[in-house]
Amino acid sequence: MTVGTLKRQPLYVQVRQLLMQRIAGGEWQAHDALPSEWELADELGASQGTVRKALSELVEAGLLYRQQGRGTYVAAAPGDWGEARLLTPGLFMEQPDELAREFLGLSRFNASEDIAEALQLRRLAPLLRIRQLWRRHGAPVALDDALLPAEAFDGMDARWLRGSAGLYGTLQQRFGVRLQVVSEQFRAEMLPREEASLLGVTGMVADVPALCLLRLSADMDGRPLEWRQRYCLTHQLAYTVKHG
Amino acid sequence: MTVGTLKRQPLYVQVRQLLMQRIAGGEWQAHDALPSEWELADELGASQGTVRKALSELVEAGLLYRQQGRGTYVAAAPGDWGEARLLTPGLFMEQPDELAREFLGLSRFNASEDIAEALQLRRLAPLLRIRQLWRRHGAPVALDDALLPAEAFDGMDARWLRGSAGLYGTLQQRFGVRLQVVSEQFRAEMLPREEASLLGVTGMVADVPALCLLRLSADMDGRPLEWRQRYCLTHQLAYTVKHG
DNA sequence: GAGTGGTCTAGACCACCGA
DNA sequence: CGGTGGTCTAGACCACTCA
Repeated sequence: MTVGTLKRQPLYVQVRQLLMQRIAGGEWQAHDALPSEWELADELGASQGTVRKALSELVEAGLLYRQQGRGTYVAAAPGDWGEARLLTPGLFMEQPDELAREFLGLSRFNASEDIAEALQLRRLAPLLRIRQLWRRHGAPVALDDALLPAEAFDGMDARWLRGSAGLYGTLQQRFGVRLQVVSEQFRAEMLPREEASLLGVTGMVADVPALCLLRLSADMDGRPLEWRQRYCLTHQLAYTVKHG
Repeated sequence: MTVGTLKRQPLYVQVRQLLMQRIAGGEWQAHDALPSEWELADELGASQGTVRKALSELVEAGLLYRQQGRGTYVAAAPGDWGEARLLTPGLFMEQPDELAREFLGLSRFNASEDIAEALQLRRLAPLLRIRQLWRRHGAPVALDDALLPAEAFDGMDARWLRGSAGLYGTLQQRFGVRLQVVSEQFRAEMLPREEASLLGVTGMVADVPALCLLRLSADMDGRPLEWRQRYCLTHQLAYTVKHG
């Protein structure tokens, strides 16, 4: 009841929102333990069951994880590659390889009509473009462009992105923003020339098809903040997304 | 407590399993109302909260849906196309078109090594192959092959598949089987010749890239029963999957 | 108004963890 | 052993739907 009653939201929703804010705000570091369900219940004036319901939803959303008998912990921000995996086509149980990230550059852009609409910006709004290359066993396999509204991330520094935190880590540490995937699209396309050269596909090789991924992500209040575009070479590889 | 105590599973899991079986067994038709939470609680010797938790998980899995103030209903089997959608690349909010299904044929096959492993069958185990074509505004956009273990679906009749129920409807009505996606892979490939001709891509056109989807589905006990392979023409189109 | 799902509580017991 | 998450109950009240 001490939780601010903005609308007439159920109590567990208010608790969930409050905890989301406190997590995004950096009150706890990754892998820090939250107070126990009973402590939170006391503190927030709710019952343990209600707190539990809120926590469960945050666990499901990937912000927290639980260990029976130990406690509830803050999950690390997802890596820049995301929940996806690259593996051998047809093998579903295979343990996937880790991918190496290479930061290529930070530049400025103006939003095309599509992107402006998806990010709820005006036409030609300024964007930051963060370009990254992914390697598997040293060979380039994917090229990523993340497009972010420049105004929301004023002061973004390329040096942060070069570091080990990556883009998502930087957004969380420097801007207190944690993104969640809203929608994702897949498409097969011939690899465009610019992307081909960045991926090291030379003109000698015949044109290659690429898996083209578009992803829209939003912060925890639902404001769309990232348009991610990925060209992925799936020669002898397949792209998997987590399933419920 | 009247629920059969096979293992030492939590009560809500037992309730969930029991209800899953009764739904798959056809005790209720699609859009039939289940007994109320209180009636189920009485009948099964559990509390309303426990029944509610079981029902919630089945709602999340898409087997049931709820309407506040009315009741809990059995959801229709998913269409053969699945939860995916085809829409214009970059437009995330677009209302997708319905696709028309065309049954192409039922044939017999022997499992390749990959497929045998994924479906937990011996090598060269007999399979049924159900081939379907999908059209959008009359134009072919995707070709589906569903591969099922022949032994599990003995007596499958092509006439059932030609009907409006489709494959998933037939599996549910005739075999009491309801499938759930286990894992999904995406890949970009040049369209192979056979698939190209079925999709009406003539030799005059240069080679086209195709989005290639592999999907493994299992029944509600987790036994893998379907290997689905889909070639999808994504010229001016993009493939979307539901997001939590 | 009766019946339904949706929320919330207080209290209980269990299984698991670590000191 | 005490503290944690995980389950379960009984009872309460609310919001919604439909007759």
